[in-house]
Amino acid sequence: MATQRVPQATAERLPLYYRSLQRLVDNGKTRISSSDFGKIVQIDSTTIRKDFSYFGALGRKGYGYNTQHLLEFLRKTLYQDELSKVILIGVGHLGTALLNHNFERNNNTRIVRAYDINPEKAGKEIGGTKIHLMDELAKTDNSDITAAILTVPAERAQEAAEQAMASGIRGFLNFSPVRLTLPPDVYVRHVDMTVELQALIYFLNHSMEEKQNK
Amino acid sequence: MATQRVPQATAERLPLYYRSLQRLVDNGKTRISSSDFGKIVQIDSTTIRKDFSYFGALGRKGYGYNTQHLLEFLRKTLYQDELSKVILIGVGHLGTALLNHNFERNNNTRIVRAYDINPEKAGKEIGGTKIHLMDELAKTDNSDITAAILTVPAERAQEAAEQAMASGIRGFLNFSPVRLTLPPDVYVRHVDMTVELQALIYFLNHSMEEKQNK
DNA sequence: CATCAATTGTTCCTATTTTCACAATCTTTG
DNA sequence: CAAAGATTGTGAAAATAGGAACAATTGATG
Repeated sequence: MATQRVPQATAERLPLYYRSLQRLVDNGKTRISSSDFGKIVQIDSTTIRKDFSYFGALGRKGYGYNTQHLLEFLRKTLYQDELSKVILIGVGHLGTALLNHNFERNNNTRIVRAYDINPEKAGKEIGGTKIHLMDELAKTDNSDITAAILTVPAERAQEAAEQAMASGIRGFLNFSPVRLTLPPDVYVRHVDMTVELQALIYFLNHSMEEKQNK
Repeated sequence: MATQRVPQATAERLPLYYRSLQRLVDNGKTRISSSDFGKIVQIDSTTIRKDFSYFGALGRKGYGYNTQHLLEFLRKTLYQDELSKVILIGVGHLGTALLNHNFERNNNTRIVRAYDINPEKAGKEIGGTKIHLMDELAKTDNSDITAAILTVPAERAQEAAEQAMASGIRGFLNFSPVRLTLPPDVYVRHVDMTVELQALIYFLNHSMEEKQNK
């Protein structure tokens, strides 16, 4: 396998490709060209072909890509053929929503436990997931857990992450706006709606200004 | 004002800078160097200085940046000195969480109305925000609304966006995984937890493999 | 089964983003 | 108030990402 190093930008697009392909296969589509697929995911067809090419020749010239085949390839590449267990820390409004949602059907990820600092919430269940008291976290063996979803207030994010690390967790999806200080072998990704909305507002206003200057 | 064009990557970092500075000012810090700030936001200090430099000289050599001054500058640049009104479409689990949260205190963005297709939800209030029936959306004049938050199922996202557009909305924060087909003067940003989690899982597994090969 | 149309995989080029390196200049201190 | 130390702003280099162009090759067609 002459699998070159896959660029970060490519890797970050794979989940979108996977999702969109799932939908195509569900709708009975058996083949797709990079340019048709590009229209769906709104990415240039050259970029798509190059992305796939890092993994070898997945398509056929003059034909395009077999959706089923491509989907299976992506499923393996994204480790979606095995169940990924995650825990959730912080059962506030957002945490509750994620528990109720718990990563829809054809996605092989499950929140298996939740933790909260509030004793009133501990012991209860939301969406079939049991809530434990925060103190139990560090005592649990979580070495089979892929990642922790952090939906705690900003002030408590660092502390919560450290407790999760102590239990063996090496990946975080951080919904709080603070940047966590963690060892280099720990991987963190951020989701921040406030930041996204502010960026949106910035671009909206600035594209308007540009137009006025023309 | 020799304000060059601000690179997209820079613009996308501004909200993070703004948030982090808010926290510094709240804690009484009056000055900060680019390298100390870089540690907080986990961005190289050179990148920070260059980001700020697109807006002119905001710092003082040998001193660093005045946090209060910088915060005020960013507030204006991000249009946070005026209230941005947004609407929310789709009052499911996630939509409900966002309504209850409604963009914390020192953030000048408010969800002013919500819409849902379900007649049972219409008329009710969540977090002080009234829910309207979806049909009313296209009939409302929303030209004073900056953006719409889309928290509807994937199948309904395109349709919902079009109705919002008909009422005058030009910006979207799309929580559904589908890419919207909209005119070029409409701006869309995506937030997708499933995608983020899959990317996280990918990077976790692949950094492990890399280490094994050494 | 020869021709035409379609479409990939890939090379080369361009644009964007990040990082390095350092002169300029401000602050602090004795 | 002079010297030492700190830190910015920026030009140039390096790294990363995106896109145009096209040969190679496959599928479809009569």
